[in-house]
Amino acid sequence: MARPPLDEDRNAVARAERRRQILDAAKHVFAEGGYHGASIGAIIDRAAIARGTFYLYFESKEAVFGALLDRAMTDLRARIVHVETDAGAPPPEVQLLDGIARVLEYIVADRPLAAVLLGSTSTPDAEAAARLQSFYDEIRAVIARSLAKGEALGILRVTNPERTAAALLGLVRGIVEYCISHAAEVEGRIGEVTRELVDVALRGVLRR
Amino acid sequence: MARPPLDEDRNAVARAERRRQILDAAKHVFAEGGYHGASIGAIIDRAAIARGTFYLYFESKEAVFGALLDRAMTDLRARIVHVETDAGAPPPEVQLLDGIARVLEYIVADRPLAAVLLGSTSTPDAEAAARLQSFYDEIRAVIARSLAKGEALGILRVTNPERTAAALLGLVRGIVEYCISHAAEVEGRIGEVTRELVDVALRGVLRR
Amino acid sequence: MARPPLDEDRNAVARAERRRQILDAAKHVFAEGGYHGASIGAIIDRAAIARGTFYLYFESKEAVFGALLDRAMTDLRARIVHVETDAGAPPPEVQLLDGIARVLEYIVADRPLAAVLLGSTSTPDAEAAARLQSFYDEIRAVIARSLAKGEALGILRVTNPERTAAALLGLVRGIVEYCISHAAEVEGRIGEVTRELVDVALRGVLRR
Amino acid sequence: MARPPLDEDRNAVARAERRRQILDAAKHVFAEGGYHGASIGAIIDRAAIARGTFYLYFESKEAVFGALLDRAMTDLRARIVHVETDAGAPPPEVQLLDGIARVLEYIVADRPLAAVLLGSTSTPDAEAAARLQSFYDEIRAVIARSLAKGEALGILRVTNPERTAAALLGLVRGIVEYCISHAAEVEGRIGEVTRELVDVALRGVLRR
DNA sequence: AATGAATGAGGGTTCATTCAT
DNA sequence: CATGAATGAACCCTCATTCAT
Repeated sequence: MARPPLDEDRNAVARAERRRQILDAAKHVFAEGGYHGASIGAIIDRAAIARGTFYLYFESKEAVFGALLDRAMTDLRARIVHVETDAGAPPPEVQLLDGIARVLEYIVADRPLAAVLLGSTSTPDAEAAARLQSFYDEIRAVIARSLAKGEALGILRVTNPERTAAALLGLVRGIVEYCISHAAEVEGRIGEVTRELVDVALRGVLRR
Repeated sequence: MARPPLDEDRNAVARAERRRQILDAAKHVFAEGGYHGASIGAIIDRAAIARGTFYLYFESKEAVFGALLDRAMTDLRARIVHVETDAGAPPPEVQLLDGIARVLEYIVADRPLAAVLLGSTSTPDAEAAARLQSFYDEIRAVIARSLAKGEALGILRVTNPERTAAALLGLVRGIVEYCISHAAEVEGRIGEVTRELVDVALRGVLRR
Repeated sequence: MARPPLDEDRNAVARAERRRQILDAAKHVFAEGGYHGASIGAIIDRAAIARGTFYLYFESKEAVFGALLDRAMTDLRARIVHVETDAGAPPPEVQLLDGIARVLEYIVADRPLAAVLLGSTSTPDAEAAARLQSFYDEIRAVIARSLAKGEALGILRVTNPERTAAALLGLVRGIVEYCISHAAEVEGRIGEVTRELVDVALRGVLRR
Repeated sequence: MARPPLDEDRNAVARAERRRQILDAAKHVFAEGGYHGASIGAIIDRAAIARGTFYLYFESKEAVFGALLDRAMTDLRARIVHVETDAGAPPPEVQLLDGIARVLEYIVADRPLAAVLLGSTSTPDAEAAARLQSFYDEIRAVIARSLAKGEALGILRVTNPERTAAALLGLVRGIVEYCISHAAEVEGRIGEVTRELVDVALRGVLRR
């Protein structure tokens, strides 16, 4: 059923490639200075394209920003772990460690992306802000559900899942910020850092 | 020893009052949109003053922003608790609860301020960004020192104080964000929320 | 006929003194930066008076500038020499030397004033510009008349008096500029410089 | 070897043309009002371009002013005559007459330019002021060297070359000012005016 | 008479967006 | 499709002038 590659295909591929190139440039530019601090000029310089070309791929500044967030959120979502408690599944704690390590690795490997995700609280693009907001809400909900499940199974203490989830999400963000600003020290020791952080989350800092 | 109020006094008072009025307007404007998104025009509109008047009180946009951060940091610093472990002092856990509750109360009561403090990671004003950065560093250091002390006293588990401090600071920020976006539900229950959060930090979510 | 000094007198004296003080400050400020480059702020700083006080003495920025020019022009006019050719008068050349030396001394002694007089070609104050223009016209006319008289007496060559006057006025301005920018070297040797310049004007640079 | 005009060529030509158009507009605007009195608004109005367009061609107000001065100085420099005293060269006096006539013609033909050159002694743009200053210094130096050479050859009287050069430069400026403000009368008689002025410079006004 | 806080028009500059080539 | 010159609204800031005290 193979059909010869059409011009259209090649065009589509080239187009997608170009789009990615612009998105990457935009990521770096948004990373320093945030939404308002970024300028189309800086983006096209980095992407080495003409001013007009930018607008062939994105409707506006808001649009690139939105697309950037969407891409990052999609990538991250794919890495978020849903702990399985079925018989035969690995022990929950192991799953958690693996899952969080994967998220941390992804985000720490892409500092500009992390900067965008952590620093984009203030966007004039109401829609993008809402999307980011709802992304975090989503993560929080995942955590809250896991907490509730663990509670039901008698593994976890009884807490207010919503608030505890907020606290734990903040905890992860705190670690991400730390990893990003101490990249050198953390390099290659994400596993260890993850274990520490999961330990704090699970057992707290108090000595038993 | 009462002396009649002098013109100078009244002037100084009026000046300070005016300054506060501008700072408050600026706080709201910076809160939505961040540094770059804020405009002097928006600030003076909110403060109901003329363009030039603004510059009688602040040298520049950077200057208001800096002053805003400074005020907030001073207020917050005054509320940050240094846990005392002297004999006769209240139990550390109580001190901690009180201290954190005081911080939360202050910041949750002032949503715009919280927005500025939480969202100004990326500011073009290098100096202000540095100041905010070092403010967080300072808090992190306070936490790290407390952790180390607790460790030495055998109260706390052995962890990497720096990283754990980063995690705990993030945890607090997570709660602050939650409180701000769920202000209604949290209203008047800061104490309870604080207890939960301290519980998570001290004992983790795992059931013993 | 002496009468006791009245308050009004003292006031009038004080007022005049104050006015002079402002004019002096303005002179320095206008000297660097010209009319547009000068600011009321700079003037009142230099005069150590309040903003409003300035407007008690001068209607506007244009007004100080005009008053400044007027004062300078009056002073200069008083020094401009009209060569006398009556019998019994000193030889014309001596009169010329003395007169020009007096003008040079006055103006070189007051660099800021010279800067204002030489550099104020562009003023938005049409009236002031016209006044300065007509001041130079006046001087040119004095020179032209002297040339014509000298011609008639057979002392001077036959030239177009108007144009030659323009050239000689320029020549003097050239020397003034030189003296001002080489103040140190010229210090106390104005007489010598004057002689040179008069020599050039009278005899040219060509060797006989 | 003719090749079809490329887009690039046309672009470059169009760009240069546009630049010239802005420079000309700027010349007129700077001519009245000087550096400070000129506004970008006035320049773009005169050039009939949009605000932003201006900044595509010049970095700043300072930059246009500098470019304007540079262009004028280059043009003028090309017209400044260096009197040759080699055997076979035309008599020095003839060379001088020709050279000065060329300079006068150029500058009298462009009143706004003359206004800028004569009136920009006090510019806040330190660099532009310095450039203009050093331009005049350069001319003065040329004159001074010529005077020294003439002295050495026994053609000219012994004078202080520096000061005499300053006087002669002023003399020329005086004539330029005269020509500009009496354009009608001088029209087409630059040669005659030049002869007069050279006569005054060489022989003075005194009858032999 | 003297003050200085307040005003707002206007200055220089940037930048998201459009459109003819 | 790609380009980059052109646009003009909007930004931050200055400064001559006014006026209540």
